[in-house]
Amino acid sequence: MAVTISDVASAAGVSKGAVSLALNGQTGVGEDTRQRILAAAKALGWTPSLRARGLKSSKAYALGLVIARDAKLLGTDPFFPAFIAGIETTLAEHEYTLVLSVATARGAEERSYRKLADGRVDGVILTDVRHDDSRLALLRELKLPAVTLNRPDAPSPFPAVCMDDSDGITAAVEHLIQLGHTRIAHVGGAQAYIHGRSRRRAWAEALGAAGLGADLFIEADFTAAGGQTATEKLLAREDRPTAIVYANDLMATAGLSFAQTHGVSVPGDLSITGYDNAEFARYLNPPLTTIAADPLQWGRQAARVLLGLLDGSHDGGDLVLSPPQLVLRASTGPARQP
Amino acid sequence: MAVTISDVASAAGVSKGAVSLALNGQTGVGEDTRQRILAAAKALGWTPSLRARGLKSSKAYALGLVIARDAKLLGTDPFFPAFIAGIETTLAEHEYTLVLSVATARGAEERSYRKLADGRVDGVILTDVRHDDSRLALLRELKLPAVTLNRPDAPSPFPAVCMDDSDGITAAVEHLIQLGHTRIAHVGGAQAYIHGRSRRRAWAEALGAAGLGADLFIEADFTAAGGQTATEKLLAREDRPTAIVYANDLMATAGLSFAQTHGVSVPGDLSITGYDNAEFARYLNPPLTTIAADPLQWGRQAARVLLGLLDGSHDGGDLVLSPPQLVLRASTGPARQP
DNA sequence: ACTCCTCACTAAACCGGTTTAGTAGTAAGA
DNA sequence: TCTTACTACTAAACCGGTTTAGTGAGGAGT
Repeated sequence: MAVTISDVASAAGVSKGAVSLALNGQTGVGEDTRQRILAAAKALGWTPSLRARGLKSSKAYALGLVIARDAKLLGTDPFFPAFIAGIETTLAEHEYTLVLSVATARGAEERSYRKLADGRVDGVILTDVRHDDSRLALLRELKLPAVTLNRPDAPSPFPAVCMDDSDGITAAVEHLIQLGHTRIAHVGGAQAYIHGRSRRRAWAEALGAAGLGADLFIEADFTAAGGQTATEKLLAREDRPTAIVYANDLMATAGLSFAQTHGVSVPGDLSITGYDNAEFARYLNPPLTTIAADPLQWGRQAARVLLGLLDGSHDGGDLVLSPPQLVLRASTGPARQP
Repeated sequence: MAVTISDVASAAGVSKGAVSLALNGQTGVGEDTRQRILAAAKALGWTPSLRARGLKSSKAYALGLVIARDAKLLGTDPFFPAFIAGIETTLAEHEYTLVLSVATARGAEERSYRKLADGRVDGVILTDVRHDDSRLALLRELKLPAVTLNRPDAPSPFPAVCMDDSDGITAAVEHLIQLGHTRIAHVGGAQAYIHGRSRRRAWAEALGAAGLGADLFIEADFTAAGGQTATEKLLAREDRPTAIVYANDLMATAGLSFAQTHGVSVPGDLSITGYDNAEFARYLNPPLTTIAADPLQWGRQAARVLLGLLDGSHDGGDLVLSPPQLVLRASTGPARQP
């Protein structure tokens, strides 16, 4: 980046201002001069410095994403890579880039947002929204525009991009009820997350609607180990469930493995559903019935709304995307008659 | 970011320069004045704009990572999330951030690098290095400093951070030979990647060292579907292998699933090994013997070397990390005697 | 009493763009 | 012919920091 606008200006025999006008397609330079300037710029291999431009326009031309997850858990979740790829499909059409921050410790999360707020990004996308999420106040303090994934349970000044998880869970539970199951458990994710809560609520409500009780619940943490432990506890009960709805595919996989290695046949003795439709889920034995969200689309739209918010073209309202769909595979089957 | 250094300066009754000196711990301001300035800054909630600082210092305070993968493949690979988390552990100790770009189309990749080169990042980390990688020339043109993951097979001016994959594959093949296998196949990843090649070479050489031929090779593409197809072809052969070394866990999972659903018992009739040690691999039935790299460490060290390169403290030499280890599980067993 | 230093601080240049105000030249209109 | 309007361009301010050169005061040395 040694070549600057001044070099181009003197090469073309004009002022810096003229070069700027020519480059940005503004009126104020004659057509022949414009061509001369552009030729000089190309000859010198000049591209305007985003830093300088950003200083003047007070923009960073970047969006931020802070992922607060344990490093170990991160690699297991098919959500983020696809979500990020979705963000990129939008950013590729704009002169924006994505600044990614992974915060493993809790204190690191706030530090990450503060780091981004010193002018590195123009706005952030809030994922993994938590119950009473402290980041809402933090972002207000930092004056950082944002969009949230789904609407927080506390008042939020930010537009939300919503993909309701409850529909999918409801469909899974109804599917199991239809197969004759009455003892349907739920191994949930951390209830600190609003998506952990909404999945549990959907499960409980679907059971309630069928006149069934929602007592077979265990809170796990989205990890395979957690899913395994929860499954062990459930299967040790007197009133052992005949079906388990897991809050993600990884816990379901661990549950499946535990059941099979302990003589519980799937789906003969136990039906199992996951969530996420991870690539490996259809290659399990039996293939996993699961719920397929569209994280790519979610990322794409989240970035879109945030960019719209930044340039004033978005009205601030929520955007509701089509909900995840139940994918039927062989891990669910009829309840064994007693 | 409405509050600037000038606001702080007038609030403290000093000049802009004094504020800058005070903030950065330079000599040239008295201790009492320094305290007054810092107090004023805190009262106003001022943090210096990275944009302005970057303009003066010609630095972006960011590293870049371009991931060129199909969006679908991305979510399946446990490597990148952990690798990125590793990068972050280093960046958290510095005032640098990570700019991430996902390029799904091939043309998009070059565009991504060009986008980063206009002053958004100070250097990039090159992953998924390809045979005769065209990005080396591109980076030279863009004058972007870089580190590569493993040493490219063409001359490269950049330091490489190396984690040799061949040791793990060699160990896997030797393990299988020890179990009495003689027909050991390899389902490789795309040979356009140097890690696809080196894994194949290690497999072939380990076989050669034992006096066995390396003819049972199929090139797949790291996807589950590819792994399944390759497995189908291998199992259809007259001289069907008794063991398959896969280039990643996902292909191994698909192969396992295919074998089992076609009456081939694992490890009774067929032993299987993966690569990556994905979280779900130990929850398969049987649990997958695989090769565990340490992507977190790799990311951490890659960022370290790149930062060192940027501030001149790195000498430009390669850094060699400890190689991935074979993780023995139940998907490998003794070859069935004919 | 004079020079010479050092210290604490200010003014101004600077990074590389964008943008505004201003100027010269030309053409149209009265 | 003189004003008016418009075009094409330049000079300079500006964004928000850092950094250099310069200034005035106070103390030490001779």
